[in-house]
Amino acid sequence: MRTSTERTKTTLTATEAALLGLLALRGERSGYDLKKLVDSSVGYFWRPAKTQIYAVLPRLVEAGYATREEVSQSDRPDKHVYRVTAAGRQAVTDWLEEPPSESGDRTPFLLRIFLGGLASPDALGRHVRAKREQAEWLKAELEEIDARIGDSGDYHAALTRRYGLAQAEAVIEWADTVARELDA
Amino acid sequence: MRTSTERTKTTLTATEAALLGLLALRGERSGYDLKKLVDSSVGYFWRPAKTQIYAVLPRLVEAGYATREEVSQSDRPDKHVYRVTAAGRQAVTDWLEEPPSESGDRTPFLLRIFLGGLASPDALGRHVRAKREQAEWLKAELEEIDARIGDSGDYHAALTRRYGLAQAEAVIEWADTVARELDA
DNA sequence: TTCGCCATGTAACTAGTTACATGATTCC
DNA sequence: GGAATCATGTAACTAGTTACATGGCGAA
Repeated sequence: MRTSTERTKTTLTATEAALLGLLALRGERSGYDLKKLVDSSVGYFWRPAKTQIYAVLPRLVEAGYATREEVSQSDRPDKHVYRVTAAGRQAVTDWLEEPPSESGDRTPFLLRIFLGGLASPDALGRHVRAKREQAEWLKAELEEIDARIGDSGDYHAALTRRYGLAQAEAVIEWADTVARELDA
Repeated sequence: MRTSTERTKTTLTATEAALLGLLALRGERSGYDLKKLVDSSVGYFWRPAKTQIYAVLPRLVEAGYATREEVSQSDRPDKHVYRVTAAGRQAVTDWLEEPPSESGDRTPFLLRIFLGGLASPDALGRHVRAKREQAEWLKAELEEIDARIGDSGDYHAALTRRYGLAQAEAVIEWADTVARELDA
């Protein structure tokens, strides 16, 4: 599906899977709507640029994984509404069966900690505090969402929030003990 | 430093910073040695392909951040030994002052959890178990390293291990409760 | 004799990014 | 009057990836 002539059905990219998956779960959407939907759902762990979304959608149509409908509007710009096809659903399901591509998480933050000895003494502390604040912010946000939607929301989405929460709490604890050490 | 004609000293990439940082911390190395050093140190959170290392090193020399010496060997292939320069050290230090580029961690694993409702019932369980095992493996490895080198090693390296450990433990706990829920 | 280590790279590709462009409508 | 929202894209670039190529040495 890389090009129109290619035959071998390679695997979806994560971005393709995300968009098809959202179309499957939440119904038809325009590129613009998908961007907003991504930002408020999978955006916490997968946030493609909007240009990437607009680039991917026509590829999905070409591959037969989605359909595109032109919708004329009088008060707003016209738009393209996408819908997932049966083949598209199958493609997501196949993608979901695959083990995630390990690809050791790239974390420039940890690189800065590792090389901390080469930096000014307080740079390290600043990074640790910033990370702590960011984790605290994420934790608050996730808890707020959980409180707001209770048990009514999607179970799998809730699982990812709990994952994020656990990670955030681990970061906060780590940052606290490190900060204490640095002060001594 | 992107091209030889460019003047504006842009910031290092994370890979450039990693290599310069390792040269600064651990002394001269060949590309081949750097690859091994990367794998056993920053490789847990930043692991460039070896071709990327070989691509980056000449750029660092061109930018004046490192020097390159040809070393002839009789029993083995000749090699290029790189050393960081004063300008290179400064470049790393500058890089370390910058806040890490947020860039919400891309986690295809969580994408698969989020879309879990579209997969076969046991695919979700498989992913959760695999993640748990991987975290358990990482935890064991990090603890083994800590036990082996005790307090003798680099403090900043130890900080990154503790970070990894905290994350791994959070993952294990999360996976356990999720697994219990899925069984019910 | 075969396998792994040493050692460096080229070529082709990929999955993204940022900056720029356009333009009507609605809300403050 | 100005900003945000709606809506879609192009162009140029970037920071990587995998597959391929080469070849001698030492150990089992």
